[in-house]
Amino acid sequence: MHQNIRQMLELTYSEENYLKAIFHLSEEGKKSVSTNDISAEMKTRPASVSDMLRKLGEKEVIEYRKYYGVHITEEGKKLALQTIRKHRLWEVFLVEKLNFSWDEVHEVADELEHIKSKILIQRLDEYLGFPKFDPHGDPIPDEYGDVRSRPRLPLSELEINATGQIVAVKDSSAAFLRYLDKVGAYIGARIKVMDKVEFDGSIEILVDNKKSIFMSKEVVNNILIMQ
Amino acid sequence: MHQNIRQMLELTYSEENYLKAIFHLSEEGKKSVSTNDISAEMKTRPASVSDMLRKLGEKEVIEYRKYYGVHITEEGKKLALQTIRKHRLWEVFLVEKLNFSWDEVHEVADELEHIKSKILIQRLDEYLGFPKFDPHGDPIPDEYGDVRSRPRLPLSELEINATGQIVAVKDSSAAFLRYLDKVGAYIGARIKVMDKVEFDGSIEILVDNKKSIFMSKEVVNNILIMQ
DNA sequence: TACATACATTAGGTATGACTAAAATATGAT
DNA sequence: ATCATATTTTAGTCATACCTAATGTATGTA
Repeated sequence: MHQNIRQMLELTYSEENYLKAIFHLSEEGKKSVSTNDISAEMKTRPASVSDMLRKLGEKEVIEYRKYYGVHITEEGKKLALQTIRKHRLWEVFLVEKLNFSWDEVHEVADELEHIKSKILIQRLDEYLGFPKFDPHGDPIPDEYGDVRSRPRLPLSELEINATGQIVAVKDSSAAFLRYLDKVGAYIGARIKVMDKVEFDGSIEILVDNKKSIFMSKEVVNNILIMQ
Repeated sequence: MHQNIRQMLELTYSEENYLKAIFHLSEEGKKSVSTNDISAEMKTRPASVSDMLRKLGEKEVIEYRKYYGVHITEEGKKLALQTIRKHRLWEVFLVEKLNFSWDEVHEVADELEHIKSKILIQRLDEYLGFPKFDPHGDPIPDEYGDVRSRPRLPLSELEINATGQIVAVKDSSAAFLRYLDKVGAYIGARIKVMDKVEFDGSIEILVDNKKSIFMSKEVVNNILIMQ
C-alpha cells in the first residue's frame, strides 16, 4: 500500500523549497502555477524559476510545459508533503518545548525542515505525542503524506450568534500572528459572533465567553473556524 | 568583556565544516595543520583543501602560509567553538529527549549544527538544563566559547586498585560506542582497576562494583577517566 | 488579423565547492 | 649539495543556483 518500490529520489535544499512553494500555490485552487507566481513566492527572478522548473520537470516531480505553467505530480506531492510534515513538526517542537511564540517559528522551521534523517522525524513525532496540527492549526501529514484536515470555514461566513472554535489562520505572517496574540485570539479559542457590520465587513466576537473584540474584514478573512 | 564589537562574520556550511576540522586537528598538539591532514579528515582532495584554505585565510579565521600548513586564529577558534557548542547541545537533545543511542547521534548532529538561529540554541540550552558535557563526555562550550573541561587521563594510566569514573571517550566511532554499550561501560560509570596484564596491555576492571570486564589495550587507550 | 504588452525562456555571467591533471615547492636520504 | 619523493598549489572543468539582458511566446484589444 504505502511502500515505495523505487528509490525515493533526492532533492537539493533549493529544489525542496521550490517544490514546497509550487505545492502551496497549487492548493489555492489554481489549475496550473505560473512562473511569475513562483518567482514572487520564492523571491527569485523569473529566469531562475525557469531554470529550476526544467530541473524539477526532469526529475518528474512536476509536469512542465513551457509557457503554460506547471502541475505538481503525485510523486511531487508526496515529497512536498514530507517537507511540510517536517516543517510543522519542528514548529510544534519550537512552540511546545522551547517556548517560541507562534510568530517566531517560521524562519527556524524553514531551516530545520531540510534535515534529512528519517529516524529523527519519527522520534520527534513520537516525542511530541504524534500531534495532528501545528501551532497555526494547519494539519500535519503522516509519514505517508496523508492529511486529516478538519472541516473549516472562514470566520467571515459565520452568522450572528453562531459559535465555533478558531482552528487555523490563513495568513501566518509574524505581523498578523502578533496582532492575534495582542487581542487575545489563539488556536483553540471558542468564539461567538455578537455582531456583524454590513458596511465595512467588520465583526464583534466574544472570546471564551468573556472577552469581546472587534475585528476588521481583513482580519476576519484570515481566521478559520471549526463549528 | 564578551561583546563582539565588529559584526560576527558569516561562514558557509562548508567553511564551517572545514574550520571545525582544523580546530579539532589543532587540538591534537600539532603546531600547524597540513593540507593532507585536512584532506583526510574532510574526505575531499588536497586541491579542494588548498582552495578552501585560501578563502578561510582571506576571512582571517586561519593564518595560511602556502606550503607550510595553517594555524587557527582567535577569531577562528571562537567560530569553531560555536559550531562545536551547537553540535554537542544537539547530541544531548537527541540522546536525552529523543532516545537516540550515543552511536547514532553524530551524523544527525552534523546537520543540525549548521542551523543559524542564535535564539534557538539559547532556548535549547535552557530546555536541556544547561548541560556541561555531551553524551560522549566532551565539554560543551558556553555561548562565549569558554570550556570547562574536567581533568582527565587515559584509563591505561591507572594503577591496579585505582578507582575512577568514565568521563569521555577519545574515539567516538559508532563501532566503538556499540562495543562499550555491549560490555556495559558508559559515561559516568564508576570503575576500579582489578588487574593489568603487562604482556598485551589489557586490563580487567570492575564496573559499578558489580560487573567485571576485560578490555584490550586498544579499548583502554580510548577511554578517559576522572579520578 | 495585427500588434502591443505582459509573461516566459534562453544566453551568458558570477560565486561556491567539488574534481583531475599538471606544475611548483619542500624535505629527507645519499 | 643534489635529487627523488612526497606534499601542496595552480589551472582548468563541472554542477548548483542565482543574476541581467536579450529574445521568444501568448493573449487581449483595436
